[in-house]
Amino acid sequence: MDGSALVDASLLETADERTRVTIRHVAEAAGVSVATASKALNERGRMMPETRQRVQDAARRLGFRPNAMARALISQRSFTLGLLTNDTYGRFTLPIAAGLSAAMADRGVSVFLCAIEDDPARAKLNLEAMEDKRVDGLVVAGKRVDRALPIELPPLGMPVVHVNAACPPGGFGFVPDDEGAAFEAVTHLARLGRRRIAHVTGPRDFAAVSLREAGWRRALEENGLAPPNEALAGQWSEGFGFDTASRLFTDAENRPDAVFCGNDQIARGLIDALTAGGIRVPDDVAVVGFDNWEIFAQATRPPLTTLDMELKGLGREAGLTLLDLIDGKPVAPGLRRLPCRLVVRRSCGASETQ
Amino acid sequence: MDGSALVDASLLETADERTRVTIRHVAEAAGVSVATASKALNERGRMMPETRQRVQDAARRLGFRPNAMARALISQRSFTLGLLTNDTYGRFTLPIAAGLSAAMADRGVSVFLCAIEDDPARAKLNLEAMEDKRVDGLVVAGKRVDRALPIELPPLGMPVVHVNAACPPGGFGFVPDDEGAAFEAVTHLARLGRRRIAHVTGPRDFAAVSLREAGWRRALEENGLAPPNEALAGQWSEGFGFDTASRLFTDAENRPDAVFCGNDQIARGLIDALTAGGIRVPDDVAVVGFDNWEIFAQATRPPLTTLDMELKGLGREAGLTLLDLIDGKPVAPGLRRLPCRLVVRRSCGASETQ
DNA sequence: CTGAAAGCGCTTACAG
DNA sequence: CTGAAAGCGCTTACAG
Repeated sequence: MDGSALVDASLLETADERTRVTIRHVAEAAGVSVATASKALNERGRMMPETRQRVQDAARRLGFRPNAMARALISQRSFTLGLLTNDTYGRFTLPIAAGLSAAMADRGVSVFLCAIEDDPARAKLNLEAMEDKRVDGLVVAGKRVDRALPIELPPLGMPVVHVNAACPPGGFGFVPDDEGAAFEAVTHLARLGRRRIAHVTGPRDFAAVSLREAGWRRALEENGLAPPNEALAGQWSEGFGFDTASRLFTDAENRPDAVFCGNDQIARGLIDALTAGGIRVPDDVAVVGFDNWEIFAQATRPPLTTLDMELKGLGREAGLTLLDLIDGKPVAPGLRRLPCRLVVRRSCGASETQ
Repeated sequence: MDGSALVDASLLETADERTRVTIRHVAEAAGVSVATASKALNERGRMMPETRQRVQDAARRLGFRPNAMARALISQRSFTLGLLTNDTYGRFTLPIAAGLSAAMADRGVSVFLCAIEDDPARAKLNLEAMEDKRVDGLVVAGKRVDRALPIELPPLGMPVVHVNAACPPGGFGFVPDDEGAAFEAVTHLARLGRRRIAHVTGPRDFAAVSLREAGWRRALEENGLAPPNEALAGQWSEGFGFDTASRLFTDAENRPDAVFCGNDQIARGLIDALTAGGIRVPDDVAVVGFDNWEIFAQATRPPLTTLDMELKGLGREAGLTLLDLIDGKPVAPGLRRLPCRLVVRRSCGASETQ
């Protein structure tokens, strides 16, 4: 088949070719009524086994696939979901979306992607499209746990879950357990014998910053350690990590022997600066990051021990809960903090497990 | 409203509350028939202006939104698309998806996200879901231009476009213009006075590697320059860039004064190694990357001049073409190579424009 | 056991 | 100008 043939085909198949095989075709081919065909295909009611077989054979032979929209009209269930996100960059959204999409696909549910880019007009447009298409529910995914998306959720009875975003009171939220993850990381460092564990992190106004700092403090406390200094809050960037090294390591007397960083970029910048300054990682200083952004974590010299937020799992759990809500099952409202996973590489000085 | 109230609501609204307002409610409220209501709302046919107004007022008052699935059943157009992708990581897919989704949303078309992860079973599952949901067309997006996804496209008459993936003969493909982009980057370096412009890039078996190398050669030729050495092909990683620096710069006599890198990670690793070796960027060596992966390009010291593949635009154009195909408009088959954009930062030694 | 009828929510000729 | 009827593709009581 050459190109021009394809073009012609798409021009011509307006009526005839494009007409898909319907249950009526199947019924005719099997010599039964449409109602009987439906029952045969859906394994409902009692009927002669050979009739059922005849219908199913015809369906298979014709390649019949029931029209989901016709079914949706009857069942008042479209088996579709909307995923609204303002995370253009995709750092958080794509893993969440992939986890959601995979779990839903296994249950016959398809997911509409709505990229709204923090633009209220775009949000409204997409929300209306989701209403019109009669999605069964909505997943709202953001890039930080303390900010809501610029959407006014329609007052109509469509269940909504929130992932990695602020969750309104009485809503259903799914976020990584920042505090617990930080606690785990710092405990890991303490168990490895580190005693002066510093913390370098992102901007103060992020809830994730407070939570991770709290986990750091709790782990120090439970291990009988004191913070060598206040947490250093700044930016989520390599540059901040790089610049902070000098602040933290000028006083040779009071050097930390470990640094827990608020994200992988900070850890990367810090390690680069330490290396440039002749301080060895992990021998002199152990470093742990946060995010398991592989492209950073693997490329850091040495590779970075860090926390994986398990975003795929977050998307998956949010989707499954949304299905429960759609099915009318009772679900307790509130925020779920899902565990993160410590990924041990070389920067913490433990033997590598991954 | 507290949490328990919400739970109860979702349990109770099975029949009454959940029943949405239909055109019948609008018709009754306006005191006309359903047929008249439909015509009034769709601005079809002639009718008394006050009747039309009455219907439209009722619709607005009741918050009526027509059921897109009912319409789709009639019009044989669902105003939905499927986006199939195997790019879990999202490096390429998310910008493509965002560009596609935004352009489609403006035209009332919604996009199903199908993450198939190079798994044929998952691909089949999702493809069948797209068939069942009667999407009007399919966008197939990959992570490299020379590989097809593990899908057998159904033989039914649904238009398909391919983005950043191999495109079957007679198909419709959209890829970045790798050769042209490389040509632009190297010409830029030549214009800045660089004379010995080396090339360090990814694995040989990537078509993108050959194309970018071809662009490099053509630019050298057109500027009367000779390649200082063969292109160094290896990995798409920081590590490869880092290690390659020594190979390229050991011979002090024959040092390049510029390196065009196959991606930003290679450029980043190379620059790190040069810096560590006391070679200044851009003073001694100018460097240009490829991808404009901001998290790398901005964090590199100095910030990286690089090529942006304009993936959003790619997604957008692919979507618009798909709509044309769906509308039966004539579209020439074949591969479209869309231009990339040179983003000038500091690593090339030009004055910074961004 | 099987089929005719009614209906999901809408639109489109076609009568009045 | 307006409405009754038929129909998009399917399912579900309900008769036969």
